[in-house]
This record gives sequence, C-alpha cells and structure tokens, in this order.
Amino acid sequence: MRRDVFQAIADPTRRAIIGLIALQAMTPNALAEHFDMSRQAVSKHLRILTECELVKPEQQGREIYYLLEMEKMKEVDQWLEPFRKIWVARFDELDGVLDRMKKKNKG
Amino acid sequence: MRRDVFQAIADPTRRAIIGLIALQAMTPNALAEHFDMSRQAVSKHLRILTECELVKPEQQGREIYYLLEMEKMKEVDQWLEPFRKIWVARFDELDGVLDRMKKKNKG
DNA sequence: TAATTTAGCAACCAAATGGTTTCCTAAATT
DNA sequence: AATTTAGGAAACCATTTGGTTGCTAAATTA
Repeated sequence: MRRDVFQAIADPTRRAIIGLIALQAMTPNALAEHFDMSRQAVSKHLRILTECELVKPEQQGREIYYLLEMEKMKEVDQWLEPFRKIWVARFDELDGVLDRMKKKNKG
Repeated sequence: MRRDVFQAIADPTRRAIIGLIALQAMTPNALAEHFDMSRQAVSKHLRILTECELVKPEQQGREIYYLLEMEKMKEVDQWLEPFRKIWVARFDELDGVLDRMKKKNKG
C-alpha cells in the first residue's frame, strides 16, 4: 500500500483528525467522540496517519496522545510550490493587463 | 465515490499528469508515452481528474487536449493555509528564542 | 472509399479502503 | 484481587481503486 502524505490527506475523516490534533494532541477515544463511527474506525485512520508519519503517538499512562507532525505537512506545501508560482505569475500578468488598460483610459 | 481535489492528488500517476499538463495541455496518447501503463489506464486517471474538475478536456479534431484548472489547485492551498500559519508562528517563536540567546551572550 | 489513428466505454480482475464486530492486554481504580 | 477503562489486533465485509483487454465511433490520411 501507498503510504505518503497525499494518501493520508485523501480521506475527509483523516483531514478532520489532522485539524483537531493541530489544536491539541488527543487520544483515540476523545477523537472518536467527534465522529459518527466506532473508536476502532478512528484508530485505523490514526494507524494510517502514523504510518504516513503525519502523526506521532505518545503514551501517557494507559492513554495514548496523538500529536501532529507539522514537518510532514510541509511536503504538501512543497509539492504545491511550483503551481503557486504559476498562479502568481498569471495574476501578475493580469495585473499588467489592468495596468495597461488604466494607462489607455488615462491617455 | 468521493470526487474532490484531495482524492485527485492522492495517486502518484495523477500528480505526475498534473505536473505535465501544467506546462502544456496534452492528449491522452501523448501523456501515456510518459508512463509505463496502457493508454486506457491514463485515460481513467484523466476521467477522475476531470470529475474532480482539476482538468478540462478540449476537443480539437479527433484529439482531446487536457488542460489544468489551476483554480482547483488553490483548494489544497487554502486547506493548508491555517497549518502554514502554525508553522510560521513556530518559526517566529524559535526566532524569538534565538534572539534572546544572542542578547544573553552579548550581556 | 478504405485504412489508420485517437480516444472513450464496458467488462473483468486483484488489491486496497473504510467500515464493522469480537477479542485481548495493560493500566488505573475500587 | 476484581473490575473498569483505554486502545491495539484480527477477522470479516462491501465498495472503490487501478490496472488489464477488447470494442466502437469519429476524424484523418492514403
């Protein structure tokens, strides 16, 4: 099976989990309360997130807190980077067009 | 089935397709030459990308050029935004720490 | 007009997903 | 010592994925 960030964020439940633990580390039980599914289903998502290294389990007594590995999130950002450049370039282009239009109207 | 940007970019072949057509619109056959799989397999990925509205087919004679819908890519960027804020905040925090260290060494 | 090229569509298949339920172990509580 | 609680592991299931091959239709070329 594929185990990378893109696989990790493909599922909406997993994106929601990421959103929740970004605010604060949480246990599987606490997380499960936010979803309409069994604790085990959430645990499975946590396992995938752990395998993708987007999340790190930290034992605390009999509880396990899952924390977000922010570094891994940057991989998505990095993949996006060249595309962001393209749309910024297009915006600048449009900017130039608008500029020329203004000048034309003035003159 | 789920049909959103995150599903679209989950597959490495699809990410590669996106990368290729970001440079220039391409036909399924032209795309297939870049991969070690059948033209039909690539076409299936194009269908998913089209359903996710990340790509737009444009008929030209008997050829169909697929172009990237850059706007849709921004949805990933938008989802990332709050997380980016967090890691920027952490960097600033670290910055503050380094600053205080410097001052301590000076004094 | 006949042959070729482009590309979508359908059927098929093995493997992966996303969920369930049941079971087990280890800590914490009584 | 017995019980409750937290949470992982396994078995199971339906659906989806990602690939294959074979077909057809339309446009192009000879």
